[in-house]
Amino acid sequence: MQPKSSRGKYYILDFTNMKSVRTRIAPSPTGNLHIGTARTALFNFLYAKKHGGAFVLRIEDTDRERSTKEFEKNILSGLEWLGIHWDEGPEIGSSSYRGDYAPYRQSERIFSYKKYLEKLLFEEKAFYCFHTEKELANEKKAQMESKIPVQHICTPWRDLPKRDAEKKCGAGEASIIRFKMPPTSAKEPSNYQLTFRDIIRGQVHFFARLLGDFPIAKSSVEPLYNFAVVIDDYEMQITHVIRGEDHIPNTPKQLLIAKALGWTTKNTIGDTIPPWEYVHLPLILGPDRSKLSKRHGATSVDEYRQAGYLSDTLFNFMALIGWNPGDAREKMTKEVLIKEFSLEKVQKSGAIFDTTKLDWLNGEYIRSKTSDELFEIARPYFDQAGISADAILLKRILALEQPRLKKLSELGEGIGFFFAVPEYNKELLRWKQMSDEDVAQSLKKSAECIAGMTAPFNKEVLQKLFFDMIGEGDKGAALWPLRVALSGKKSSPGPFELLEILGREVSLRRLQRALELAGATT
RNA sequence: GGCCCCGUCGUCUAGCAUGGCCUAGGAUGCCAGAUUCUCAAUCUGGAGAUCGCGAGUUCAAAUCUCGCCGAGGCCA
Repeated sequence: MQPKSSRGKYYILDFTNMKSVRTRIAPSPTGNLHIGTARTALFNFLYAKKHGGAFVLRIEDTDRERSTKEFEKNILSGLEWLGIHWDEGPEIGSSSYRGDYAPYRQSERIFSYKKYLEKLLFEEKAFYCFHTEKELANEKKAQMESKIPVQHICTPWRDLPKRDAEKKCGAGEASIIRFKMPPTSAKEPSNYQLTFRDIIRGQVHFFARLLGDFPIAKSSVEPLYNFAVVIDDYEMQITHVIRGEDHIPNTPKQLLIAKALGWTTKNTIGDTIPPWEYVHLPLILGPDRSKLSKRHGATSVDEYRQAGYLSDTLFNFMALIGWNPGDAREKMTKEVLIKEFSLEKVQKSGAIFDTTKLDWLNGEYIRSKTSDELFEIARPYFDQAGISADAILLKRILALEQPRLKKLSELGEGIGFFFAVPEYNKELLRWKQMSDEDVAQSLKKSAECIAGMTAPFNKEVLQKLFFDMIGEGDKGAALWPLRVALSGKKSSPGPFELLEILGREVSLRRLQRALELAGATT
């Protein structure tokens, strides 16, 4: 059960006794749905679904300085779009909830935190600290300079009688509430280690002493993160705390709080066991291997959505960051992902969010859609590009563009020439070493050929007729100028496909224009 | 500064608990060829990792042990 090296995975997980799973995710109200948050949500979701458990969504909005309503809506609709559905949590855009442990917004659970805060205060496991920020900063500075651990042992306030502390509070003195590091004893000497088990990393040890008297609330109605989550996890009957690796250092604090509230048990080797399992996921990194953040570019699900990535793509791709099914499969449906997901196979090291591979996967998903499905998804991008036309026509064009499409946002650029006469340079019409005269001849011949064609204007028929008339010879010399005349682009679908869609009249007009361009002397 | 975590192709990774099947496999990206012009798609091939470094154990180490280094995270 213990890791022996940094690389090997040595855990044999036993979930046979697990009846129900309740995982949770607590998105901070920082605006958009960050890729990292979404990935954490996804892993929680996959794990819960795999084991028939509930996925709980909790909103951390105790910081009331920010306007959280709009932010919350963004985050929730982002998750919804990805297909990560929560069994319990807030309803989008409303004040109601689904689930038995409501409310799921921390701002509405203050009464609960207050209750436990007062309990800890009463039992003298927590206390009011009256140090000023300046005093604290000075202490830290001194500690760093003398190279000793940065920690705050809060003398004299940790031993101030509760009544006196309350008096000071009543007098308006600024204070925060701190957790009182348990006194050392023979049983638990000052260097005792706090050990917790992480499903991905095995046992992780911390020296409890180094934590000092850490803060848990700004006041009895303003709990801090480390305190609030413990209360929520307990009250919401959470069984699996699955979160990012950046929370590892928070874990011993939370363990201590849970222990102080009497929620932990001891296992056979004396470890303190909370009523839930810990799982710390590897971080998603930017190209420079630091935690993915704004300076790396697009970091929110919304930005990827707007760029024309499909929700299937993102769902699949995020699942593959730090996890794989153990075989060569990469493109997997949500159902397969749920079926195959396992925490044992989750990676320990962080992974760079590689958009090149994302592009490839998105192309895969785009190609796997039927033309109707793709059309529905692509609709907003037609609008965005200012293209409006008959649905049947749009569908045909989309089908032509489908194999070369990586992101839907590129759609307009790729198909604009179908709707507007393309602008291009004379040189583009030239195939290899053709002279101006050759180009003109080629175009003339194509034009004659097309002019002589009658319905049906169908690409197979067109192709056959065309080659019959052109005969053998350099196909490029015939096809390249024709295709450029029609599309005005270096790369595009084939000329016969274009002819079929553009139709006889439009095609001839474009050919005529190309001819004029080729004949021009500049 | 302290603590914690991590380290296999550029990138995502397989292999590591049970050392030999690994002259390290796959995918992506890149390069080349095939495919009725181009691009894409598709198919075929290629380059790309002395498994962070160093020592040790062993007949044998990516895999076990020790040391070092590097990078990241958290604490304000």
